[in-house]
Amino acid sequence: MPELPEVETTRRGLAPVVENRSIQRAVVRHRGMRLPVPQGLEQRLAGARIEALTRRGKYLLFNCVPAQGKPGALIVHLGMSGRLWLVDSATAPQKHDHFDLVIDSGRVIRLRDPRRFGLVLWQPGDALAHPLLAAMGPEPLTADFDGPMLYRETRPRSAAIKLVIMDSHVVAGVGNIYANESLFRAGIDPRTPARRVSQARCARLAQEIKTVLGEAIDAGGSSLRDYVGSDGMAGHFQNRFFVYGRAGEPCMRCGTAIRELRQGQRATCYCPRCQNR
DNA sequence: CCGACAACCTGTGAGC
DNA sequence: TGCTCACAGGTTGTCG
Repeated sequence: MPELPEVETTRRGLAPVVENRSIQRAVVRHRGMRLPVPQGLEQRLAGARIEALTRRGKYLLFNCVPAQGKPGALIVHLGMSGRLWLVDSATAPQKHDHFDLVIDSGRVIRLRDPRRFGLVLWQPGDALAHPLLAAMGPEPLTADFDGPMLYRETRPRSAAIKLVIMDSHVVAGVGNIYANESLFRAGIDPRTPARRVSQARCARLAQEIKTVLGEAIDAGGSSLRDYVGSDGMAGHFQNRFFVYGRAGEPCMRCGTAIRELRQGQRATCYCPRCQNR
């Protein structure tokens, strides 16, 4: 469900609720996430103060100072089906509600993740030192990701450009929806070998990735199936997709039928007329 | 290094 | 209604 804009929307919704507050207790109901939720996490978090809620790619980082022990970060990833939202302390947990953070204000941050592809981890010290985060490429919305950087990264790569921009080692947080949408906006065929995308088109693509992610964040993310923000409100960027989920429908720019194919076991949607190699 | 594929797990919708 | 199958926002790991 969540790509970078949905994770950022969640972060913005939760930050004012958790920053500079303490965790009263943490509740783990199911440790079987993509990786096991660490034993002892509840004890570590009880009484910890949350200094900041930040994001790296699609990872949410609760930077904590525990009551005892050294500072560290609670790392949460929402996987495919996770969502993190605020509930009232009286709200009974449901089937797939695997984790709660009870804040001293009495508010509860609840993780629901039916598929359990998500993660709940603890990293001592700087969260960015965690192996899953350390090897990540730049944030797409900051200045260290730009056309020249993308051009450099794509030179040695023969893989399709769509697979390359979805590779978190190249740039963090570009998932299937926004990869499709940014390639449409940039007018690039998703199958183009990365090394054959020109300097000018790399610049355009980097810009379109920033633009589409920014617009999606401003729209509160995309609500597919049951995604809602931390406040329970649905995002509405899904109404502004040009190609994702529109196979067979007319291109909004030229009217040609949008096509769908598979790349890396993921659906790729594109306009055969507006997007070229 | 690359691509193809499987794996993790559950829910949903389409087709029969 | 109910069964089976394909597929879904992500990521890692293996194999040839």
